[in-house]
Amino acid sequence: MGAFCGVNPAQVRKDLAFFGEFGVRGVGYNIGNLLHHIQKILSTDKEWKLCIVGLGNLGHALVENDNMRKRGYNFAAAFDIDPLKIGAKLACGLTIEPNSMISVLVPKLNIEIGVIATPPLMAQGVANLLMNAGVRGIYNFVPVQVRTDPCCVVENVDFTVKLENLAYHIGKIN
Amino acid sequence: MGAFCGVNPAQVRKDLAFFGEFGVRGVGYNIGNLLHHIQKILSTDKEWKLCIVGLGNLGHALVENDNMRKRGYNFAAAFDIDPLKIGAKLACGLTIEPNSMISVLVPKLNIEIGVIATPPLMAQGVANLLMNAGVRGIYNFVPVQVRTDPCCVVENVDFTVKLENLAYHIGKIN
DNA sequence: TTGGCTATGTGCTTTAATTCACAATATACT
DNA sequence: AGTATATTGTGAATTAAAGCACATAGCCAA
Repeated sequence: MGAFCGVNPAQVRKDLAFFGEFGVRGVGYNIGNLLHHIQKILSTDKEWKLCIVGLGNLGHALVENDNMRKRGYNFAAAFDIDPLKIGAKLACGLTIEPNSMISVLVPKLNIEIGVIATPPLMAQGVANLLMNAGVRGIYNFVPVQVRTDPCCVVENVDFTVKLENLAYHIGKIN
Repeated sequence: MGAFCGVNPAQVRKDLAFFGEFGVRGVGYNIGNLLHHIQKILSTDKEWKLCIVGLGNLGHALVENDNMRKRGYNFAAAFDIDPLKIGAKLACGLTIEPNSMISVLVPKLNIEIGVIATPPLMAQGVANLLMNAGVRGIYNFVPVQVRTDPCCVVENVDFTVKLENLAYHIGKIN
């Protein structure tokens, strides 16, 4: 595993040992077992329910991204404020609901994570709606810093930061 | 700066000092100057030319993302293989070109970074095309590991990894 | 000019992470 | 059975990162 990941073998052992003794000395790790333990540790052993707010191109891309679904992240609702979009049926089967329905559908469907893909000015308002509706985490694709209570974890995605990484590496070579 | 970023002030000074003496003792840092230096270090002091390959929802979202443009990352070309899409004009003014044009347009327009947003099976082929056309970096949104020469830097984006982060934090609280 | 104030740069200390080295332990082979 | 081999877990050593504390140096006011 160390060789495969390009890290020191001792590192792998120490890190795993931190959570428990998963292997057996002289033999090795039982792959299936280890995988299961890791999934448990990372909370990736369950299916998660998400909702998307804002169905522009990005929103659509996310809802229809089957890589997410494959890994257990399922969209259970889709919200927008555009009257032209509300009521439209998505390829994944969901119907676009108005933002006003967030407070009722999130609790009803037990949605745990809200994904924000709205215009920047709406992001904070939407975050508040999601938070008050009981969402436990927010996945924010909008380049604004949304404020939340500490009970609600936020992950921000800004496409430019990895580009800056690229830029840095390319610039370094030149 | 330390307070603002939530880190130790000494850390900030050390990190900056690593690249040179940008401040003046007893006075402070000249903001404009410092910013310029940092931009130089990070190679964010120039405009970058990108191209997008694959104009599904995600591709569209990226091309029209004006946060990228604002930060100096400009799309100069757009490619797809779908005959129905080729020739279509995008909101940003670009016309969708066939993938076969990658090898001519990338050098011609001095495109430095290629963005891949195709179906998974096409990603490696597109990466090869981009690399052979002279791209210096690849920004890969497809959940496959693309192989490149060491001269071409790759940044992968997988939406699920930050979701796993969220899942972990949420799961930890419960 | 002088003393007080403020802010950077850096040697030294402290803390944390990584790696080494080996004991513990199971399997395979003679 | 006994020995060689392989693989994990972990205390100790090493290395790297972070933080402290102070020398250095400019500004300002009296």
